Amino acid sequence: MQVSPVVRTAVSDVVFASLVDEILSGRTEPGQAIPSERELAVAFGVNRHAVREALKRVQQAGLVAISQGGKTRVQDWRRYAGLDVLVALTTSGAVPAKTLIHDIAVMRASLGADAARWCARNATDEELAAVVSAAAAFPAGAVAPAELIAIDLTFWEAVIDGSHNVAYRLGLNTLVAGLVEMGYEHVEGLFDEQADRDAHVQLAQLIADRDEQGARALAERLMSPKE
Amino acid sequence: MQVSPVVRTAVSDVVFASLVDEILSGRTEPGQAIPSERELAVAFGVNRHAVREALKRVQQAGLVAISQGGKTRVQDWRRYAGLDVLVALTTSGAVPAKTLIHDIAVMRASLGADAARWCARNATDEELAAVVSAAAAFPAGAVAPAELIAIDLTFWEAVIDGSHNVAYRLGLNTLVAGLVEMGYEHVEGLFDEQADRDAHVQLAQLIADRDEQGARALAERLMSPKE
DNA sequence: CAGACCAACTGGTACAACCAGTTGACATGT
DNA sequence: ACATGTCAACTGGTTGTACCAGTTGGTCTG
Repeated sequence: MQVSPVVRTAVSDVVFASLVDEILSGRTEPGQAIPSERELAVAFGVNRHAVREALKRVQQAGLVAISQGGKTRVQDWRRYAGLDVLVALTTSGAVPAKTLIHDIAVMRASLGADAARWCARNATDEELAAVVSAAAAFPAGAVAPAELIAIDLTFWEAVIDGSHNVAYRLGLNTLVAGLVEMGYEHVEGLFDEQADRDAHVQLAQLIADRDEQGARALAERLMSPKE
Repeated sequence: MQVSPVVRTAVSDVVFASLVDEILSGRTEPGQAIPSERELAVAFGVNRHAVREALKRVQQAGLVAISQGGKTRVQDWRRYAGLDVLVALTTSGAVPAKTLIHDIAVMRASLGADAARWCARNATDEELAAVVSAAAAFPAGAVAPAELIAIDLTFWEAVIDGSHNVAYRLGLNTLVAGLVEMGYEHVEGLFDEQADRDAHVQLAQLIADRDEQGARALAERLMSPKE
């Protein structure tokens, strides 16, 4: 018997996803007003409180502007939305998945390379040891994609931790959360650098040797998406 | 008589800020459970729905894990929080403002330099023109800090738009929103590159000339925080 | 026709009730 | 003594209703 955990989805989450999709897909354009909470409640067939919870989160995401008494208007996500709506962009079809993956990969490369540089400068000896051992964890032969991604993530988390940069830390969290939600099937193949064990060991060594520029250069070469 | 618009703060926003602060300050540690919605409601002296709206947003920020029936537990923000909690980190005192500003500046430099490079490669002729004219808008002489920051922001938005990278676009939005919420007083002085009109004009020219590496190098030199 | 006014919206907050999972104590069986 | 089943007391999830508080646009009045 094959079983999997039941997925429980809160009503407000459904409403939230639906509203986000409505906006990012462009069906409701920036500046345009969305229906009132009461109208949305009857339209979705849920209580107004659920709609409110969802709307508050949409507002937090920077997709709408809510004003008491006035109408709730859609904002231009290109100007106001934060990095955390990256994921929703794919499912809504506003940006092609391939484009989005490429863009994320580019950003990851930029951050990762710079993080490697700062790691070489700032990391403590313990953190350097963690980077080296994380690099050693890369498999010599073939291995399941999901596992490889996990190993790769561990390595880069060690690098980011060593860089002592909070912004990089949080930025990586957002990107990772995005990729996870998109599913591995989109990610596979694009980061084929992951298979290169020797390069990672070499990179870890450069970092451990405090070679800032060398580490940065190799990291960039390693992470940049192939054309 | 000196008057200013009355600031109306929603109850749920206050609760939200309070909860975020409680967590980021470390007063409630990761893994620890927070009081139930009903308890929080009486503690804050507000309705339970307000607490729910706030909690949902805290969850969206990745700071807590909510489970029906079970308790709501605090998560380690270093591992799960997204880039959008950057701001809250200062006010909570979890990370010194100076450190945070430096980290943000480093990330901005990394993204900005790479965006300049991609802008030189991908931008259309119209977008290149926008970059050039935005650079020309830099003042020759002294000007109010707030205005200078606005001009600087316009310039970098033009560059980011030209890079055709959605992730960079959204990342910039998050960083800008963070800096705005922190207030200009923290930002002034750190980005003294802003005053350098000639460098910006030169950078715009490099981008317009499609000089990817040159644009990147200059942008990095321009944006990197001084030690 | 300008300005005061009012009714009909909008979102914001509250109280009360119930449904639906989780947990742990307790009784029961072996 | 220990594994098991049961149940009460939590937890969050959802709903309904009512009212407060701003905004808006029409209408009535001077």
